[in-house]
This record gives sequence, structure tokens and C-alpha cells, in this order.
Amino acid sequence: MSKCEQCIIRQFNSLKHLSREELVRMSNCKTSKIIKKGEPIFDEGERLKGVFCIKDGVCKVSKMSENGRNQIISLVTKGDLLGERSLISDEPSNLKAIALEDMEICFIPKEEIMKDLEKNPSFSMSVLKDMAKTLKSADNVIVDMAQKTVKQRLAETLLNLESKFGTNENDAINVHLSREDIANIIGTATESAIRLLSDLKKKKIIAFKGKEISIINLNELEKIAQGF
Amino acid sequence: MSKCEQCIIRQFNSLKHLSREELVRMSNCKTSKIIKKGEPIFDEGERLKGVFCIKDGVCKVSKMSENGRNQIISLVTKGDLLGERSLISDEPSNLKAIALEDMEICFIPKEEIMKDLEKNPSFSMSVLKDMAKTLKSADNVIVDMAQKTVKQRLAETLLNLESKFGTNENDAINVHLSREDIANIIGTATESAIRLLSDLKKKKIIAFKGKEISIINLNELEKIAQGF
DNA sequence: CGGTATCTTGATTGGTATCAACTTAAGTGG
DNA sequence: CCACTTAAGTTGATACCAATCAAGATACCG
Repeated sequence: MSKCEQCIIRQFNSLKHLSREELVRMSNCKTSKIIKKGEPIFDEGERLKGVFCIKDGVCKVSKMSENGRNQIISLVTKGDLLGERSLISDEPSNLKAIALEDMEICFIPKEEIMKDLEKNPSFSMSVLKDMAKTLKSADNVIVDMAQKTVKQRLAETLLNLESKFGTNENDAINVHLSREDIANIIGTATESAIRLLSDLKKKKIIAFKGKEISIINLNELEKIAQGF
Repeated sequence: MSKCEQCIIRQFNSLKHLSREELVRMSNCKTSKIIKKGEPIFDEGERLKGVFCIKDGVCKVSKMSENGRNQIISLVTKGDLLGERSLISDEPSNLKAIALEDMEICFIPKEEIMKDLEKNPSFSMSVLKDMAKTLKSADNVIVDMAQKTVKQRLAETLLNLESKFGTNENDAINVHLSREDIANIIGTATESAIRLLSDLKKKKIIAFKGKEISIINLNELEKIAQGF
């Protein structure tokens, strides 16, 4: 099993503020897991026993609404930490995480993380900063959901996806989402999302073949996101 | 000027984890302010120089959307802290805070708070917990905004307001919001909010006279919030 | 190769925004 | 205190957007 001290992934998240000593201790109690595409990492209502550090792959983090529909809150990818919040608030998770592709993740037990949070101010400060950032972006999402049309939200989501995941050799966005997933990100019925996607295709603003989506006319898409 | 050590308000927020010594130091550098109804505490884009501890009164925290409409993100009231996030992330505030009634607030300079965050783990842990809680509720708001109808959101908002602010001697919710404010909380046009409010009044589920709103049929309102 | 899930398009219905007109309430100055 | 001005609240008519239902096309998988 690989060692935390030597793991490059931790450079991308708050774990980089841990001391060598803390990392060695963590290395001794962490476990690695492989999660297959479509499998859950944890479920809504589950009480997490630690946090997950994503070594490879992408997962969707979602929440069931009272009317039975699913809302994707965020996509968590290589280098991210997952599950700190329920750990910190010491409550069952309000969210569900499901792998969108095969994943490799490390599990770090609660006690270890909490000890470091208490003892290492630069680590806890980093987690704090991270959370402040997440909260800020959550505010933005709230405003968008409340006030933008589905068309605007779709355009914005496509832009966000491209900037977050980049593009592959065919200029397609580097993540495979079903139409239903896309609808669940922007918060609409699957058919509506499909309809708007094909509209954008007709207007040659985007192109797609199955789950490979690429942005052709970036400018126009940005305009739509802003409401034109 | 009153002293932090003796202030009861701090029992309601993370400041209760500060030591006597820290509180004395804070007392010496804090300043008190009176904010009149309608006046801003801070504005969008402003770089905050400290945090605010609300001693009395209520303010609305909002954000302008790209299409020029205002979205109220939260109502901050007696006992709450305000502005920690921009301080922690060290960025200009993405939000605007405006007093809904005359307010009394204490301003605590950035250096003081940051020092305590670094030095006092139980304080920083408490702020962390607080933020985790806020984030959780932000997730819920996102889901609601994305998937519930305006009618459901209005019903839910009324329920939230009553549980947060309680009722006065006339059973009216203990906060005065304009119709526009209500619309900006649920994320809709003012007229839509008005229309739905008067619907609820006709059905004797709520009653109102001006800004005094009271819930008459709690059961029915809860049903509407859940989509019936 | 059949069966199943996903994708796609059309038609219909209902919810919400918008515009316009009007009423009521809340200041303001003479 | 009244006349005036302005802001806030209210209601109806209309048009647009998005959800839902239905049905067919395409991709995926054992």
C-alpha cells in the first residue's frame, strides 16, 4: 500500500498542511478502496466514520428532494476531500456520493482527522478556508437556481464543466454525464435538458455524440448564460 | 461602553469558546455601532476589516444576480456572527447586509479574530462546526430552489420564519418583511409572491395586515410545503 | 439477437413572469 | 390638518417557459 508521505494527491487539498509525522501516522491507519462506476461511496443518512481522499476518478454528490427527485450538489474529483463536513458537524451525512467512473480513494478514520484538526492550526485553517470557499460558491448556486432560467443554468453548467474538467483530444468535455445527470445538476426535468441541449446543437453552439459534449461557440454560450 | 466579558450575547455564538483573557483583549479593540433600519452594514465587493456580532436587530444578507434581481440568502439576527467568511477566505464580501430594523452591533477587528482562530482550537472548531451547519442548510436551499414550486417555497419560508423568529402577542411572525423581501427570499417576482400570499389568506391558511403575518392553519401550510 | 435503458421529439397542460392599471398606505411640506 | 407626492401593495390579462405525458428511435448489454 502506498504511503501518504509520498502521495502527490495531498498537494491538492488541505492535507498538504500536515507534518511529516502526522502523515506517517495517517498512512498507518488509512485504507485504500476501489469503487466501481455506479457504486456508492456513502449514502444519505449514513454516519461517516472518516473522510475520503479522492486519488482518481469522479463522483457525483447528490441529495434527494422531498418530491422524490434527485439534485446533484457537486462533482468531486481527483485531489478533493470528501466527507469532512458530516465529520465536523458530527451528524449523519445529508448527501449521497456515487462514482461516475471507476475510482480509487483513500479512507482516513475520523479520530485521525479530528486529532489533526485540533492540534494543527494551519491544517484546520486550511479546512476553514476551503469551507468558506465552498460556502461562497453555494451562495452563487442558490442565486442562479432562484433567478436564472433553465436555459441559462444549462449554459452555465456546461461552461463550469469545461473549466473544471478540461477537454480531451476531440475538444470534448472530460467527464461523462448522462442526460439525467445533467438535468439533475441544473435542476430540471430530463426532457427539458435534452431539448435545450439539442437546441444548442442545432445552433452550432455545442456538439455532442452520446456523452461526449464539446463547446463550439464559447462566446455565444457565455451570452446565453448571462441571459441573452 | 459595555464589556465583552459581561456580554450575554456571546453565549449564542462561537465567541463563547474564548477565554476570559481573550475576551478582555477583544473588549479593548471592539467598537459598538448603531445601524438604522434600511442602512447597510456592508456592501457587495467591500473588503471587510473585521466581523460583526449582532447585539440586537435583524438584517437581510443578499446578493445581486447577473440579471439585476436581488436574492436574499439569509436573515441574520441577535446573537449571530456576521462576516467571518470573507475574513477567513480573505476576499471581498460577495454579499450585502442591510438592516431590517434598527440594530445594535459590535465590530471586532480582523487581527483580533484571526489571532484567536489560530491560537484557540476550541474556538476555531466551533467556527468550523458553524460553517458546516450553514453549508448543510445551503445544500437544502439549493435543492428547494431547484426543485420546488414557488408556492412550496413560500409555504416553507413562512414556516421557517415562524420557527426562527417566533410569534408576538397577536400570533404574528416576529419580523417585518416587505412583500418584495419575501419575494426575494423565495426567488420570484414580487407580484407572484403577493398573489400566492393572498391565495393563502383566502383559504384561511394564513392571515395578514400589512407586514404582520400569522399562520392560522399550520398543518395545511406544511402540506403545501411538501407539495400538496 | 432480443431486451432494456437511454435518448429524442411532439403535444398538451399548468405554473410563473411580465405588463398595466388601480388601490392603499406612508411620508412631506405648506 | 390637509393636499400632495411617492412608495408599497393588489389584481387582472396575457404570453412564455418548463413539466408532464406519450411514443418512437437509438444505443447498450447479456
